[in-house]
Amino acid sequence: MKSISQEDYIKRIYKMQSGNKSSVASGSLAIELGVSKAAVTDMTRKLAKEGLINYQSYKGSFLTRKGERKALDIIRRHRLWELFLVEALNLNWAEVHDEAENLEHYTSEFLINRIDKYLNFPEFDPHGDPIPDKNGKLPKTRKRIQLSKTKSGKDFVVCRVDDKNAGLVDYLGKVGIGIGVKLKIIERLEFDNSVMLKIKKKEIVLSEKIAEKVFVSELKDE
Amino acid sequence: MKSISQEDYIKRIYKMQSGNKSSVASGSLAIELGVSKAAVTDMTRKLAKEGLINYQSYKGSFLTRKGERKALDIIRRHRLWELFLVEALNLNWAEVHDEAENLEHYTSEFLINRIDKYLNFPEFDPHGDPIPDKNGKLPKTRKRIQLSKTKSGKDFVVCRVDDKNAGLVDYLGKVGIGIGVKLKIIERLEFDNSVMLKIKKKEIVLSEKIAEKVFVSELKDE
DNA sequence: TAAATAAATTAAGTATGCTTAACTTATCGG
DNA sequence: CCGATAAGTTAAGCATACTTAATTTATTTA
Ligand SMILES: [Mn+2]
Ligand SMILES: [Mn+2]
Ligand SMILES: [Mn+2]
Ligand SMILES: [Mn+2]
Repeated sequence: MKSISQEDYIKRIYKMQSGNKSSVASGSLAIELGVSKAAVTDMTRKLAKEGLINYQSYKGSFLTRKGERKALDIIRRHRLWELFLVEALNLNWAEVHDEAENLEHYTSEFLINRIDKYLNFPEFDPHGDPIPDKNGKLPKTRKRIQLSKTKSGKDFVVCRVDDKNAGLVDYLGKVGIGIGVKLKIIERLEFDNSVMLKIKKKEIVLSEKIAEKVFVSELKDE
Repeated sequence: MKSISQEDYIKRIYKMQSGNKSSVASGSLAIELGVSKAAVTDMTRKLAKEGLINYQSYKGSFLTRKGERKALDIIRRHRLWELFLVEALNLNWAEVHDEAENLEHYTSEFLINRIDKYLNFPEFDPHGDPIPDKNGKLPKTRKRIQLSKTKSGKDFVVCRVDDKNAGLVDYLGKVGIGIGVKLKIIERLEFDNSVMLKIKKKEIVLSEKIAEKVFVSELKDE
């Protein structure tokens, strides 16, 4: 008895609570999912009854162990599909998100493990997000910061790009930014908080708006 | 506003009416889909309202042009997925049917066309069934007969195997029967209607039950 | 701290896609 | 051609997942 809606609620709660450990308010969950608050009240009660979340009236929700495991499972499917579509069918990373959003709900354990194997058990999806393994374990990630918060003069490698906006991904591709790309920060401009950086001899400037969507980790000894 | 149920009804009606041109009775549709007759009455009314089928009380249903086009579209998705899973992920043809049964409903026009292109616009799926192209056109097929109805002494090529039973597919694989395999009929045994045939020097006997699941077309000049 | 406001829940209702049971229509055998 | 039986429809009801409007609870803020 699985339900797409339930899976989407669980996944959303996972994403909203990861980082800040607090519980997720019904109102914000409603906004994120694009449904009414009444719908959220209904569904959270059901999820609580199934032991997937803890929920108390007027106090919001947070995942139980079981719920978190389930969330990781759906995220695993999503990210493996994304990478598979990029690797096997050559879709570009802006195109895969929406497809994966549907496929994630209709993929058997068997099939997703075959995809995992085909990809040689990858640790990161095309956007740089970590892929849980078949036991729900996430790979270790190095510390990541937004490009907009880096210090001048240091070297970094791009390890994640926010996947919400297809246009953004296109633009970054054009200026040479993608997962694994190395770059050096030349300076941050006080004036508009934009960032000037160098990729393979080429200097480019990114606005704060864009720079905060790109996550990098510092290259220590190189 | 698409619905999996509607798609499954349409596909089923298509399959039931192809061959015999008559209309599909609600009762048999109910049995095939595993739902009650009342459910069929409900749904056929809806489908008729949407112009996908012609339906009259107590007279059964048949697809309109529009409905047929839609059926071919779903079948296209199904068969392309099957072939893709076999080609790209090396699943065997017994394993792909159930996966495709779900994926067919959640694949965008864009994605299925990419899969089509990846496979180089194939005409037949792993079971030998024809794949409609993006305009809903089916490839030409040569005349096919059941192995159980062949004449002794003639040469044939296997062009289709009924995909309903995974065990069957396994068995056929073991004795060397698959799409495109050439064989010669040695004789049909009156006693139990079984068929003795030769594949690459090896002689095997198939029971009538199995032989009627294997479709072949005659090899004329070779 | 009490009224104002924001947040959440309850209540009532909708659409889809099913179920079983009762009833109606069609068909077939004598 | 009529009655038995088979086939199909109608009626009532259930579960899921939503909606809007009214009401309740919680949090601000004056
Ligand atoms: Mn989804
Ligand atoms: Mn991603
Ligand atoms: Mn299906
Ligand atoms: Mn097939």
